[in-house]
Amino acid sequence: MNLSFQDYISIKLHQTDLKLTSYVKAQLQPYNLAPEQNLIMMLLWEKDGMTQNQLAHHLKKDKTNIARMASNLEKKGFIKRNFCTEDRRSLELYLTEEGRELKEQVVPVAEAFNDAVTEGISKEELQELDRLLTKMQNNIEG
Amino acid sequence: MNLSFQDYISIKLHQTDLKLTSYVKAQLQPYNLAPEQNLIMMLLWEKDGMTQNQLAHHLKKDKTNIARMASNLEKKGFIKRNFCTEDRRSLELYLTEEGRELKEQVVPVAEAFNDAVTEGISKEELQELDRLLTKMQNNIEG
DNA sequence: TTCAATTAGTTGCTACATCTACTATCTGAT
DNA sequence: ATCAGATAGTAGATGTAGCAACTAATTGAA
Repeated sequence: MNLSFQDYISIKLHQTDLKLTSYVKAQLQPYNLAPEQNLIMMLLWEKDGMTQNQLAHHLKKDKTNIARMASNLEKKGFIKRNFCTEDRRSLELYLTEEGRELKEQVVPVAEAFNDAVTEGISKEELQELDRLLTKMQNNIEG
Repeated sequence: MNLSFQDYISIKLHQTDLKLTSYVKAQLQPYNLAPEQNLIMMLLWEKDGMTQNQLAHHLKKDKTNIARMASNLEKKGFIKRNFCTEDRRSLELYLTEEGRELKEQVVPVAEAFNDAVTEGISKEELQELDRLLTKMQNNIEG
């Protein structure tokens, strides 16, 4: 059948993801937050004191990634990392005052981003999109 | 409204993209091709002798990226880079014999990947998915 | 209780992705 | 003909993404 380049849905998906990521990156730049760093912050704003391991599970990411992003967030002064007393291998992440204050600024940006992306797309269409993405993920499991 | 984490369609999109990319990466590993390197090869299999600049346009990627990936492909022996005679700034990419032979092996892998991803998804659903992705991209233009 | 297996985190490696700044070349207006 | 501005490519920097190999701490079974 000889598919041409544009026919691969995964390529379209990838390009869309890159475009959205680069857009949100620009939106977050003024707050000195990178997109994935922001995801960690969003989880911490909901629940302080999670360990890196827990974050890795929530975000479905490699622990290596989380470690480096957490380290960067600490350097930026948004979080502190303390060794857990019950399990001295684990690092718990706590918001600093600066990190806590960031929430008021960044959450509206995230919601505005979501509104912009989904503009003119109905709830049903979003559900259908979610369903198809889930299906594609399941298709390549195992 | 306070969206929770899973409600952002862009996060789902990102996670799906990562999953697909890591899957295709594993599929291509035996051929010593990374996913994005493979995209360059696919274009060259269609049309030999494109410049890095043309590839960047086709793939909608930064020229820096293309330069580095092309350099890697050259190191692997799949392509040769020759300065264009009409415009000595431009580098034209040509397949080596090894790169040309790779096509027979890799194209079936790419099509099998696409088949796996889209299994159980109808043509209409794929069109709808494509339409929604396009809409999301357009939503954040300008 | 003690030692092997497991677990949390880090370091090093490869591969994107994109920005800025740079070199070399080309083009066009004067 | 010449020089300013545009263009193709490279180098360096930052931020993902995930694998392999490592350390340190914990756990569980003999």
